Amino acid sequence: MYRTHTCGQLRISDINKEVTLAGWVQTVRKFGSITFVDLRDRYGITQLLFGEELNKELDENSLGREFVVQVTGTVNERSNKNQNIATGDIELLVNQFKILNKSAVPPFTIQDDTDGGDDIRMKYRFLDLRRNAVKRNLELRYAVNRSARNYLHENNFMDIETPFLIKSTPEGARDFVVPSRMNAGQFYALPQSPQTFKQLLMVSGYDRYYQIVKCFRDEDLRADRQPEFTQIDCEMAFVEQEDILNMFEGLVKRIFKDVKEIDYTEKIERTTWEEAMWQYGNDKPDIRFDMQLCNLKFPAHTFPSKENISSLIAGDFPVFNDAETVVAIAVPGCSEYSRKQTDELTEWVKRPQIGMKGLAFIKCNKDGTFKSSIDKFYTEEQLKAIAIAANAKAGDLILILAGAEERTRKATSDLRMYMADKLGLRKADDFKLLWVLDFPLFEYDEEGNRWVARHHPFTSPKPTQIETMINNNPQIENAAEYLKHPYASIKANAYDMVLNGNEIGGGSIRIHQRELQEKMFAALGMDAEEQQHKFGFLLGAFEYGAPPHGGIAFGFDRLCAILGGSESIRDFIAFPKNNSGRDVMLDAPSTIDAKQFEELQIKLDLK
RNA sequence: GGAUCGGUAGUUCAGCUGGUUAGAAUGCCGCCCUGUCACGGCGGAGGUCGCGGGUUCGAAUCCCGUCCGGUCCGCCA
Repeated sequence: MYRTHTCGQLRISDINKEVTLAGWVQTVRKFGSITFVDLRDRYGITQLLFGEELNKELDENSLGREFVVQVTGTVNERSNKNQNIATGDIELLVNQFKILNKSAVPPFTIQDDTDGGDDIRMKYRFLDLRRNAVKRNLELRYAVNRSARNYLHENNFMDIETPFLIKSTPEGARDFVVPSRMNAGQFYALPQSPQTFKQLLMVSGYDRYYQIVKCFRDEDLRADRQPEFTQIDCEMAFVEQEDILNMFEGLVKRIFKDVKEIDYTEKIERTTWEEAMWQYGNDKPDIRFDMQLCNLKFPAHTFPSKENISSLIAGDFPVFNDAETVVAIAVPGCSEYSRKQTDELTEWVKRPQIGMKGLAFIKCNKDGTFKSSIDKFYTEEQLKAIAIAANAKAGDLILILAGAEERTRKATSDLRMYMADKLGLRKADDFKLLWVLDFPLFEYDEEGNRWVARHHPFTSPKPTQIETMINNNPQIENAAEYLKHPYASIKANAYDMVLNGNEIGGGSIRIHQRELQEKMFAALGMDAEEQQHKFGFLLGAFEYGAPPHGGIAFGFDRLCAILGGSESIRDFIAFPKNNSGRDVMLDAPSTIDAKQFEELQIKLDLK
């Protein structure tokens, strides 16, 4: 037996017991004839005391950091207790020790605040994983996993595995492909999600399915994007959108309860995609803080239901007059920003990533007066009217961006988030959920001059708009006028769950009739032959009694990162890839042997 | 595909308006230390300044290229 207890287990009640521990040497503190050693395992740290007799033996076996040792001894009450660790009341007076394995000097310190940078930590990830900080993240991940499984199991969902080697259907994200030795010249693809399989399971009658499953997308990465990532993938039959929203509202609340001990009792707020774009310029708004957009000017066809208040900025200011869109936000309590600070904001919006030409501001002074960068063009009365429209109070700073609709709206949204970060309005321990509903069914791809599915091609249109879809030709004569095409206004039975400004889940009610699915494929530019080649199995299945169904998938890594208060998902994945999709520990991807190429009958011809 | 920041001791960084023997902290090694827990004290070793080229009497420092890493835009049905 290697051990009788773990390093996190012993308490004052264990005094005088003879125990054996095994673990890693965290630190060695030598005091002449006695030595303290902190012994660490997954469960905690126990202080070892080597007395006079053993000290000599210890000297001959110089004990280094991260050595694996087994020690036997008596549990003693400490004379100086350490309140910072769970085992701080006791120590183990060692009477026997054995080095189970030596360790090279680790390249960085295995401590909560390590001295190692990301690069070196990833290269030695197996050492990094010994650190408490990373361990806590993986524990949280496991807690979320258990919570989700419990909830789904209790609600009759069945975990069914789906294949990883599937057919490439290059719609949307790029596939990772895998060559087939037994079918030379042919390739599998790794699934971007088990989408079609879970729909087939609905046809098969498994009316509640889930899987916590790896998905693969060969696209460029970000702090919150990995080439292989995990989804909580769910699908239900005989449901309407409302059923799904309720079921998965329950799932997320359960996770909050189990993992964070948060009672998220209020109903999750809901908004539509159009409303989110109007109020926040963003389809995944962070609603923990206000600062809503004030639309001073906007293209009428984009927000047909909205009142036009462009008269407020009527005047001689050419920038506003020439702009398609003018949007303002009122930043609370920033009216006393210095010239330097407003200049800094201007520089920020001019960065290529934001791409605005400039930034106008109105300082709503505490004495009720206004001072602005556009004083020359507007009267105090006009500034006041804009301030009222923007919901600005005395002491606020109004920031105004003007330009092309899409870019300006996005830039204002980015600026809103930037200012909120600056003002500390985005607290990691404050959680606010939001459903965003009624996404557009289609998006227009100007490059390819065609419609693409915004969510995916299996998403059903709103029932009232099925006619619009069927009765109109998807063809577009003039690309610039695509917004006027009937397809641009078709909304989908699709929904996203947003947490603190992050999309944590998304799904839809699916199409379950062959005819409508064919029409959808056709709208996306697929002729009958291509449809049959790529999705014949699904169209065929729909002929054999496909029930109405829909589902949702949650980004598991991202959800864990947010619950853990982190921007980056890498610390919540045991062995993540870097920014370029490389595993720096394995040094993968790598070349393969000539023999492997030969077996696959593949010859490299790199450009 | 693009923007931007970084690469100097095992590690984290400073030095960068050209000129020193390239520093600090920590880690590592040695000696001392019976109550530490970020132990302490004394001493020591440790560098192809990512790589290649250029400018210059002289380059860690300036310029060009390249590789690697971070963040972002595009991309992510």
